[in-house]
Amino acid sequence: MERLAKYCADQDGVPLIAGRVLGWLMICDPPEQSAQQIATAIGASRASLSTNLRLLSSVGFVRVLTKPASRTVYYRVDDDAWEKVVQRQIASLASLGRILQDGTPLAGSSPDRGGRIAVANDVFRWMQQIFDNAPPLPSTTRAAEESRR
Amino acid sequence: MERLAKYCADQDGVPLIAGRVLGWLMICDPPEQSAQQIATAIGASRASLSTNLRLLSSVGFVRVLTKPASRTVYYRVDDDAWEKVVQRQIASLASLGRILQDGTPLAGSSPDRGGRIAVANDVFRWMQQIFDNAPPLPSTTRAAEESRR
DNA sequence: CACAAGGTTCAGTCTTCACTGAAACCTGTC
DNA sequence: GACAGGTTTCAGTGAAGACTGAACCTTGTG
Repeated sequence: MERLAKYCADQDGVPLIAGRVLGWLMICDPPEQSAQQIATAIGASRASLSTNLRLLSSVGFVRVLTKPASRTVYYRVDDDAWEKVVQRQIASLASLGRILQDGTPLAGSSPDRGGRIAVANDVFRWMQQIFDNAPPLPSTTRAAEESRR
Repeated sequence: MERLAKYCADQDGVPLIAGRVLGWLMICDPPEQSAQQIATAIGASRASLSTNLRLLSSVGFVRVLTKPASRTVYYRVDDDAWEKVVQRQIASLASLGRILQDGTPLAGSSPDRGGRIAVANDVFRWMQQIFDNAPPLPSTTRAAEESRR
């Protein structure tokens, strides 16, 4: 499992160890762990853990929990972490689409030159449309159920 | 424009110059260019061009055209290049979802431990569903129109 | 106050990789 | 067969960045 999360880590731009941390935090018991515990669990230095945990929490994939009357800080995967991953990947694609769109004038409108960009713009419009018509995200649904109780 | 495509290049894992090549090939006139032309256009060494063009064509973003009675090789962006970009990004997300799914048993089924993964699986099911219900890709539509003529 | 547990910062090592110039490799042309 | 245009391969350089051990800061506890 950790090895698989690591695979996805170097497929993305995430540092190797951050991937392992995520992998471990997904299956560990209890769900919240101290930096120390994580360090020994995945066999990395505390220094690296410090860096990677800050990274992960700054991008909102893990949440920081402090228990009262204890100087230990606990970490836990955010429930919406993977949803964020998906959302950001999509957002990144959308911004790529916007870049292409902004560049459209550079090619002019003659069919030979503008054709390439026109096709590209079609693709991103297609994508945009899909998500506009998409059902609500699981997290939204979950929140709604939560409040209905 | 080239600068923007470059931004998206280092956002992804693509070498800087490959991004510039794509940017240039999107707006150049004529649409097909020799390695030489591209090299001077974006100011990179021919060696680098050779490497990056091979990379780009191996992943199917540019197509190689050889004109008869000439040893020059011409390159052109594939019409479906950006569609491939989108598709692969999605595919990558889907494979991430599969990894998470495969790891589900590792957390067991107690609500405290399995809950995290269950939520994650929901997200990827949601994504899967969106694309199952999606309209056909622009390229498919385009091909259909082509053949209808 | 001394101590120790938890965490962070710093300097250094090591790996990876994009890029380049120069040499080598075709392949048509004279 | 020599030659020249076009491209590829190769060794080398430089930069980016992940990871670590060691020193340092902080904060409850005896």
